[in-house]
Amino acid sequence: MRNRRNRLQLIISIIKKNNIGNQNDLARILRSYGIDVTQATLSRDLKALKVTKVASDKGEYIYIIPDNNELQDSMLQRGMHSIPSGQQAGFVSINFSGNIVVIKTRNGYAPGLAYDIDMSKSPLIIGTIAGADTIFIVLKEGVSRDEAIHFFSRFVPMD
Amino acid sequence: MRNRRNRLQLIISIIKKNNIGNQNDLARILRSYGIDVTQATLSRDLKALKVTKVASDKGEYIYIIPDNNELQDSMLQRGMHSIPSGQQAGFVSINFSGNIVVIKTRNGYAPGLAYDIDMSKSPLIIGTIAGADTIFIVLKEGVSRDEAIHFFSRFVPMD
DNA sequence: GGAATTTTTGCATATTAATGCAAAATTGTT
DNA sequence: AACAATTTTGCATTAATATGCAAAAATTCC
Repeated sequence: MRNRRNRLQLIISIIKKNNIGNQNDLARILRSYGIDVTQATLSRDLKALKVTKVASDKGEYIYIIPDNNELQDSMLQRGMHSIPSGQQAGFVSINFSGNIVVIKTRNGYAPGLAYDIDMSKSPLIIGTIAGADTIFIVLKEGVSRDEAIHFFSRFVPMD
Repeated sequence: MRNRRNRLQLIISIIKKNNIGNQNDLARILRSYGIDVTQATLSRDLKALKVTKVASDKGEYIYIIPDNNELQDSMLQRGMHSIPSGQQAGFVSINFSGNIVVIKTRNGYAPGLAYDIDMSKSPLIIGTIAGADTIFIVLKEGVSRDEAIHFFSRFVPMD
């Protein structure tokens, strides 16, 4: 049969256009195109096309043609790198982990220091949050450890 | 049960590591972790996680967590890319860095928005913390940028 | 063309997945 | 803590999907 290839083609376009949720519905639509096959064949077709059924946000199932790449972003987890404290007001320590900087201060000092860091409007930083004695700073992706160290040396002792 | 979210996480990691092909096998593996649920529950879990079964190159079926580009495409076809207007109040910006999301708001709005995000109880999120104008959200390991973007589009404009 | 070989299909059925419903567990409220 | 409201789950069953096998088509080879 020369039909199989055409049918597979048609199935793809039907699945992309309509919201098909099961193989019987698909068979029905194919029939309206003059193609008459059983559910068993469609099961094989969908397997060949790697079509899968997935839940939509509406709570119903629809067929999609998934990407063939298995995505796995692995988290970069660098070890902590501690730096001895100096005599900056309230400063206790600064540590890096991945793209996060954690600054510890004596109690009550964190908000003030965080404010200063915020006000620098550094493009290296996408956000800071301060508790009473801890500041979390999220660095922009791609910022190197050295860049960060250089920047933070404006605020705290970094040797 | 507080177990559900843990189970969902475990399911994700099991599916990514092993080649699971049906819900009974999954149940069996979960049982080896001390988690005992029925196939019915797993069907619901997989629906919630948008896990789908797809033919591998070996000719067998395995579960995967599909690429969200495809999902978004099919969502867009269904015309569901609207953002509830009430949930944009005070929003300023959203940025990603590694597994951290930083949302900036106008002063005072962060706690409310963070609360809404918390209440969504997304399995993608490990935790959130809010200051006055900034929210930090830590994503679960393995959550792709696309997945995250899709999720946060429920809360803030992402275009 | 015709026999041999490979591919595709339907049938019947086994396997797998989804769901209505009531009960149990959890969460929210006061 | 007690009650109400919501969520989660299992059971039982239905719905949907996959597949062994034999037959029908298509393809290849002489």
